[in-house]
Amino acid sequence: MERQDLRKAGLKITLPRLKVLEILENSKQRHLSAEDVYKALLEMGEEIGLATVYRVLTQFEGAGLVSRLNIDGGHAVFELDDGDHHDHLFCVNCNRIIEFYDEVIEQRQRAIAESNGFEMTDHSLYIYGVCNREECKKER
Amino acid sequence: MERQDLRKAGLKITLPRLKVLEILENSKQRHLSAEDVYKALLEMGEEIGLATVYRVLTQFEGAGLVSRLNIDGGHAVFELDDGDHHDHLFCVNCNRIIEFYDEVIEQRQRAIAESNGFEMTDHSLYIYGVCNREECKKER
DNA sequence: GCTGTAAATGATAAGGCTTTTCATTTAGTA
DNA sequence: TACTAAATGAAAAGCCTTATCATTTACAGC
Repeated sequence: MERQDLRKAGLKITLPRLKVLEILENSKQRHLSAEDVYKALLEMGEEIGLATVYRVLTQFEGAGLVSRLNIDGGHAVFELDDGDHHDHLFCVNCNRIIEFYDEVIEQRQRAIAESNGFEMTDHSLYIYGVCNREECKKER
Repeated sequence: MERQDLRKAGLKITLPRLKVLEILENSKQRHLSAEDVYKALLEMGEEIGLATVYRVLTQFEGAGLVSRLNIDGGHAVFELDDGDHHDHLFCVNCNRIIEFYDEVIEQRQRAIAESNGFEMTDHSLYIYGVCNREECKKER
């Protein structure tokens, strides 16, 4: 992810934007809430307001640099958009997120949209469950 | 849906609960927000507090009488749970909701959960798009 | 480099939806 | 019919997110 990507999106190259990108790229977790990003910035010593974090993430989403996930009922989570679409498995115990892509499901979705007269613009698929970590399996 | 269903769920049979059930069963639209239910109650002349509506719907969900949908970013929507699982097509223009069920997708989801070591507890699939109403097609 | 202007930021307030609180009322049992 | 736990209503509080607005900053043009 480069300064160029910001330019292309018509966004000025500002310290908050560069730092948010940096967090998204270098964080151990690929999926971060706005709050997560905000805290990571604080840990880096960057005093960037939470409102700015929300704004920047929303702009990045608009620019296609970032995707926003809406986990059931909860808050939004962001991930870098590397161009390949995928869906998510979500561990209801440890909140771990695993990505997957399934062409069969994709095709069926397109077929369903079409047969109902829908022009599909987007879709979201979340599989919720308990993952295979020992701590989580115990909870089953 | 009967008084018995409330009893089984360990819920006392109260006027608010009966009236909320009545709305869910008799409403023209199958999918209602808490606010929708609240307004429908007012129209019936029942002065039931919004907090009660939220509480009752949440209890009904816990009892398996009702399902809660989380449309992207927006508010929750409730529908009677008649026992058959289905997913939803959502018109981003007129908010119409269409239900569908696809066994191929269901199977693939189970397979994906399994191959990732997940014990699936639930899943949610929303297809967003523009439906085939004239007013909506114009927006395309 | 400097300047000007539109864009970006930060702090705070406001918003929308939902849950909590707590005093009052009610269902259902003894 | 009386009692007790559960349910209700009104209002406040919560949570996440967006809007407001005065101040600061990026960057195009001189």
